Amino acid sequence: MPKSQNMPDRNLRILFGGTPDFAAAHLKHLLDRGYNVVGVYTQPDRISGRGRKLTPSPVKELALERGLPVAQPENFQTEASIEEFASFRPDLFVVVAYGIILPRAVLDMPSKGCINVHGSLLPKYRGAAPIQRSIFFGDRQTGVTIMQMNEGLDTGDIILSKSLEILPDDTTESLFRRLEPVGCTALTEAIESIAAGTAARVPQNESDATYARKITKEEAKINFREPADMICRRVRTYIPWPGAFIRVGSQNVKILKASVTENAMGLGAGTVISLDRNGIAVAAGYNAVLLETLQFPGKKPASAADIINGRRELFMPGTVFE
RNA sequence: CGCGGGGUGGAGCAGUCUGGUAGCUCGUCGGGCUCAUAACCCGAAGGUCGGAGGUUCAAAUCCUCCCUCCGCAA
Repeated sequence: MPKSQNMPDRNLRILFGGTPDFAAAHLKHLLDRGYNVVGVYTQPDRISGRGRKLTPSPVKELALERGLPVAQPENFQTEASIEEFASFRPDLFVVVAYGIILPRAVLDMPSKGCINVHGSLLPKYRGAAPIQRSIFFGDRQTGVTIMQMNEGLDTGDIILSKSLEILPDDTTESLFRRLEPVGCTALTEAIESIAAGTAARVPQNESDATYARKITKEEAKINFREPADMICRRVRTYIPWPGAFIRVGSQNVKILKASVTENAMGLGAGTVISLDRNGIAVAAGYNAVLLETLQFPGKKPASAADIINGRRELFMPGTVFE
């Protein structure tokens, strides 16, 4: 452990900006390490969840727990929001999945600038869903990049990056979890190098840049004409949201776990080949998909064995899903 | 007041509308068959039907309230 990890620069006035759990993990890491976080930015409370209650972001909850001042402007277009930002007298703005565009007035204000924790090895997967897309495209490696923010979309100079192997069973959910500690470590390392004035600044190679389109609900519906491995990657991509699903009767049934099996028996895409405790084998465009864990609306996730016991008739061999 | 589904022996479901002996597929236990088995045959145990009231001769089933799990939508 380098000495810098144990001796954070407490003089640096850090502002933190972030919204979801992934961001909260980074804030917690900074606080636990004793960094001087002088304020927290997060998106305004949103109506969400069952019952449509106004819900604070995970970052806000943590900030309040730790007694930190919280600011939740809708954006930074107004004079007042810029003044408020200035009032924190930040030396460094650390941004992790904040979800709000920062104008030049904000980018230029902290003496050490604004840095961002991004869930990919930039310049690959700039944009909204880098972690999801790394699974979607079947990558075997991903990582976290700390960059100096500029006005572009994830186009800033790279301070450092750390890579991580993607496991065959990784889902968006599990990869987020495993990427958190990587991001946290990278973040504190970057902050130390910035404080010491030794931070690298490597421009991104534009020709290697790709964009990670955000996930939509529409793409989560399984199309069995796709190759089985693509379908399985989709299943892992859409966990926990929005959940890959198939149409069974009039219901949308989520697929939580699926694997590729080689023999499609020459059956048309979407046709149930067999049904046993291991899973429901369905022919795909190439190979077949073994559906192992499914979830009916209003119900808890169920294994293929459970399906056989209670809803076998819905998945009898020969049944065809659209 | 966003919409909606569910809580029935260890598991997944049916039964609730049209009150009246709690069923199905598994699992478990015992026995049998077999070289053997996640296969098959025979038998057994195991449920005050989420909780509290109410209606009724009688409530899993009808009414009221509560607890709890989940899907949609955001």
